[in-house]
Amino acid sequence: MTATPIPLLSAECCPSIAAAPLAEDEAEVLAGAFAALGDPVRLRLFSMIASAGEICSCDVQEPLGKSQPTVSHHTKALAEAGLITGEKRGRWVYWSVTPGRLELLRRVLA
Amino acid sequence: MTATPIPLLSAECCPSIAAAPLAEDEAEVLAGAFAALGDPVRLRLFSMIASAGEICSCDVQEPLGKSQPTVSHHTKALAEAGLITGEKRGRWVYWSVTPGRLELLRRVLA
DNA sequence: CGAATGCATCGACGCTTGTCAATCTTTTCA
DNA sequence: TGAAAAGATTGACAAGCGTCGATGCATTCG
Repeated sequence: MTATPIPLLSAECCPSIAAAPLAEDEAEVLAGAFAALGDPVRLRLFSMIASAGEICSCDVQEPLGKSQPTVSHHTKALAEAGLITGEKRGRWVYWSVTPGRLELLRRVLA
Repeated sequence: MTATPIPLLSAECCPSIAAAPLAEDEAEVLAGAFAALGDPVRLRLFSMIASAGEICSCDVQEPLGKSQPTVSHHTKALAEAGLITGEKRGRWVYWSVTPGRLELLRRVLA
């Protein structure tokens, strides 16, 4: 859980980067998403979540080699960028990729 | 011109993020590319270059609303991330998207 | 209830980054 | 040759970010 989703990134948002120059507000939101992927640790974390489909925070800490607060910090950053969604089940939090987000970013880069 | 291309980002590099957890060195390179797109001004600049096909530094400064050194700083960052390529013709530098880079990033996000 | 556990938050630290004014370099052209 | 112009580089500054130890807050289970 944790982390309030900021961004709009709605379905009709943001056509391809190459179609026309991005507007300032679109660029703000999209840059937030790319910035979230712009840290190596966070990108690996995101990749672990994406490839696992769903994964517990407790299972990423050791392969990432980072402290628990650091992992929590990064999951929060990814969630606030709208890239992942957390669900608390009992004592654990399970993370998964927010549906549609990857597709949106791919479309923007088309 | 200016700016030494750092990254490998070769054609065979980096399968989809969702296929398997990224290796540390792959994550390092890819995060560099995403980080380059992680600033609003730089993302707009990149969008202007991509949608124009080719554009002169002198033509982006005014719509970006940034100083000349700042624009130079950002073009350098994009170039070092391997996203754009500069060619000096006479007194001007013309920027274009490095062929294959967008496709590679899209593939990684698949 | 009370101990244990998973995660979030806080505070602090050093490093990186975005920005600009000033200056330097290179190229053009009168 | 000398002035003008485009762009790179330098130096400086504030703001942001990644990281961790310490602590707080829930939830589970004996």
